[in-house]
Amino acid sequence: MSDAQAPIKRRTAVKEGDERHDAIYRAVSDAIVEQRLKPGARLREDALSEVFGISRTGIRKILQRLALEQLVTLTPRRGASVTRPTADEAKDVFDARQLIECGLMPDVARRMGEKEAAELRELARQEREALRSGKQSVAIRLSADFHVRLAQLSGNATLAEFVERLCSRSSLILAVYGHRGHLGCESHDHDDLIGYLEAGNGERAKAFMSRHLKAIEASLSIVDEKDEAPDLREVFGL
Amino acid sequence: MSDAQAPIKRRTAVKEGDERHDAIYRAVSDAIVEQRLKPGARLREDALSEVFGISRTGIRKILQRLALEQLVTLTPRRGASVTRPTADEAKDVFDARQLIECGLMPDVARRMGEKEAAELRELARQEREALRSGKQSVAIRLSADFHVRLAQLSGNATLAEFVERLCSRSSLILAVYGHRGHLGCESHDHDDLIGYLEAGNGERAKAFMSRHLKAIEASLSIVDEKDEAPDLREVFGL
DNA sequence: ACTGAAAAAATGGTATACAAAAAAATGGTG
DNA sequence: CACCATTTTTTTGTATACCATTTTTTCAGT
Repeated sequence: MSDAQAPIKRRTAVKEGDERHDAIYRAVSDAIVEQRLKPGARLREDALSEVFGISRTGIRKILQRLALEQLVTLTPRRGASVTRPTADEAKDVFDARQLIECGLMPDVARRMGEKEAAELRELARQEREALRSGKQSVAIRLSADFHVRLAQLSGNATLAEFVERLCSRSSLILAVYGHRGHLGCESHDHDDLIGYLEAGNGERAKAFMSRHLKAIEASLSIVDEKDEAPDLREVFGL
Repeated sequence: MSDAQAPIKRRTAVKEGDERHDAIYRAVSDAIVEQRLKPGARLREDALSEVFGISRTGIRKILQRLALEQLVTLTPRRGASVTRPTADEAKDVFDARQLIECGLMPDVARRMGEKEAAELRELARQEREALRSGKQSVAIRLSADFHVRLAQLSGNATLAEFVERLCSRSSLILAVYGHRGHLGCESHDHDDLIGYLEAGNGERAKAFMSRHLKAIEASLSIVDEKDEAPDLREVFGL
């Protein structure tokens, strides 16, 4: 056993570097989820590597990961850009959320304790607070966080990860198809939901979540807006 | 729905310009799913780069991707190895399959036509054939293919992708916890399922799929076998 | 035979080079 | 002035090399 002495204050330590990448990944991911990087925005490798002070190789790795999560789209020889979900994808994502998140509610209700409920209430409170003080970006992320945390409470890490991905993509969908000023989730919906879960009423929570998600989806104006190549002839009625 | 049409195999968010890398990715992925690379097997970068004739950079990219799909595990400073699923993960995966695959059956039944049924029957036939001629590896993959194709027929590409990941991981789970000679799926189960779907009986198909998955899970002997660091004190009752 | 030090190999990250492709700039022409 | 073709510049995608750190293996010494 080799003696690992504490005072390792290496500047470019390995562990630090590893976490650095993760931090950058999170920074980009958050920026996308919070819609500070809007769908369609190009993400050039050089620019990112300069901004974050890591090599292009590292940036590339991060972009790969984001692409796998479908937050960015990699077009061969054209690089990365923030994904602009299609109407079909939006439908798929919300259908998937219906199936998974609703299906998880009974499990969540079963495992919901005081501590968990308190944590969720805190998240809901922060979300309301952010919304009230005009920090829409933060509110969007907190709303996603709420749904993800809920899924995690089901105890199924795999499904929770799926929900995480679906929520991230939902942010993109809201950015493209949502109305300005109308954030996906109604502010007190989440609190109501916690109530049902705390009461152990899984079926009730399930039904509520279903309506909740339907409401979000209904608030979108999903109209396959401008394709890459709009038919000008048609546009101008010629 | 988005794109769940004929082109069976993989659909990645990443449209990889270079087909070579994608082919290698598939080669490794298939080898893992077919259990030619067994859980725990180490995947050294140099070895892979030599075998496939591409640079270590490319190999790393592929390993990254496989790691995100949880087919390989990247341990810091120790490199990549084929993932050995834990008992908990196995449970999560099968619970997730219950929720998603069963939930998809009504949609699949609704969209099932003659062509689709014929294609599924062909897959089921190939699977039986492979099993009969002792090609267990091929049968395993074909079985996974069947479930994935089924999910794709639901029309929800997002959920189909989830199912794809779950099926790949299921192969690993079978490799670790399955009994030799007993492949996950009963050979005529799949044919029965097609029958229900073709008859448009979504609920029946759903129930059948549920039993089908339960049967697979039940055939496993999930016993948290020897961890890396067994507690010797406990082992010897001290 | 076992422990511990030295050597070798492997990983994780970066930088650099370069071909190929795309985007931008340029310039000629009607 | 607008439009098209060509050239220049960027940018991507991959390979190669380098280095620090860590793991693994080898090898010695008691």
